[in-house]
Amino acid sequence: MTVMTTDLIMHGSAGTRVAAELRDAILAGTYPPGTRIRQEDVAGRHGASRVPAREALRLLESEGLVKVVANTGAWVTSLNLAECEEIYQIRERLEPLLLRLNVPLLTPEQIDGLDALAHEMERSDDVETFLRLDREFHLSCYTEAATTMLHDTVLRLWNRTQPYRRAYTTVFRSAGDRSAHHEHHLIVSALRRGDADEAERVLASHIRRTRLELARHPEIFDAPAPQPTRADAR
Amino acid sequence: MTVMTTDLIMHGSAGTRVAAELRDAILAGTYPPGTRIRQEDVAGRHGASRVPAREALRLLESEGLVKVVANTGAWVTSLNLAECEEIYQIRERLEPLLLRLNVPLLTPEQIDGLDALAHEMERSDDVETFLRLDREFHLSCYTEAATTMLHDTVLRLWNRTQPYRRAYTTVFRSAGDRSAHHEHHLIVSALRRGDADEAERVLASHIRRTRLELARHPEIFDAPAPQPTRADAR
DNA sequence: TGACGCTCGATTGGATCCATTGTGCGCCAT
DNA sequence: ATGGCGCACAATGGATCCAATCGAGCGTCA
Repeated sequence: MTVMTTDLIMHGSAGTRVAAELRDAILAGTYPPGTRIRQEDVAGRHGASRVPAREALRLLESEGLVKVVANTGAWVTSLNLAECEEIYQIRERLEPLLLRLNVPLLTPEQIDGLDALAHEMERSDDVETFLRLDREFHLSCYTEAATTMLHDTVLRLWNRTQPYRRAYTTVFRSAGDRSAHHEHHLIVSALRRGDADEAERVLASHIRRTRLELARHPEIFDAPAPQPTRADAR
Repeated sequence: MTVMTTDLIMHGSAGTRVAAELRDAILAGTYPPGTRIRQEDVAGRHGASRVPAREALRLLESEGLVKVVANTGAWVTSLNLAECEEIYQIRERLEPLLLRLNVPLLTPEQIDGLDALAHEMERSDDVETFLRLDREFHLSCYTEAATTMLHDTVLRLWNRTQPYRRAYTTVFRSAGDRSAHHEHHLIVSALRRGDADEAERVLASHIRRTRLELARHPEIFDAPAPQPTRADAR
């Protein structure tokens, strides 16, 4: 089946494309943590052979989204509470730095956009919308500085915790939300004033507070899928 | 040529093994930044076909050690001064955290080992020995805490700057060395007292000082290899 | 009846072959 | 002589085929 749909200019190998699509699917929640991923499925679903499929799995493994066991198979990575807290600790150190580097570069228009996102987030009651807006709010703060590696690192951290952010947001509603919304506005305010120190402080405690709240809900990490052995992945 | 030397128990796919060997070669300076890496060479040199070779290149790309251009080839990543400074800024935030997490877990014996390393480093006058000891000193501080992701992230950052640490150490001798040695002993001292705050502070300024010194030697980053196009890599 | 071992099936890993693409050299025209 | 065009070669990307390996289920024996 050598289809090779030329509906779009190929810019990068198929493995990269498959990895991107699979990444999106994992982040969207299509494959929850613990799900088995077979190479042939991936290949078939994305119109490629098993070679780029395997390449994609290896790439996602190096991003931490997938765990590949030799001669056995690939599974969507699960995190336990400790690992998730570790990620939040890393974010607590890195994102304030990234934000600081962006403070002098953000335009008033961009800050208005952030403000709008913060308000839209307050009005949203749908979980998926909230997740999307929250992610967009934070990552939009980081777009201006030419810090490729820092940006990529932070993005990977966000991606790894995505399923648990979803679970957390679903289970635990509206109690800490007010604090989060308040902090978002404090960040916008600090950005407006160009106060990098304050922006750093607020963002650090924002992330820290979320980590502490996560720690109070360990049930989120109780293995949802019974870590299937081999014959499954529907 | 299906050799498949069974001289060692295969624990993980060949792609992973090839990646590890190639990584070591790059870190050892065998392939300086800008060097073209052909899949067939890698395959031949490591007793595998081009499939695992390509897999290895993709893995190293995701670690930032190699840049793969679609349909064109792979090159060892070069850094400019700004990118190198970015890495040091990230390290300045992450390594103090990692050190802090290890402070309560390091045994007196391990700290003695660190002290020995620091002294050995002072006596060494060979560049390669210094590089090895310095790397070992710092990374040995991080072995106890069960923080996989943080540890991996830091390791990747060290790897990416390795060629430039080498160049820096070669070009710029013994002026900042005294400060570095002093700081190493201050770290050991803080570890002995279990003073996490002080250890963090010293390590942060240690990394920061190195970054500032790097910035005073931009000539290190003047493209050494003339970024060869396609036919080379000997 | 339960535990151990063996065989078979399903799935991954790797090698080879073919398609695709980018580069460089040479030729032709100005 | 020089600049632009085109063809040929070399290296990458992908598909298919074969080998290797793990797991599950069955059968046997204690």
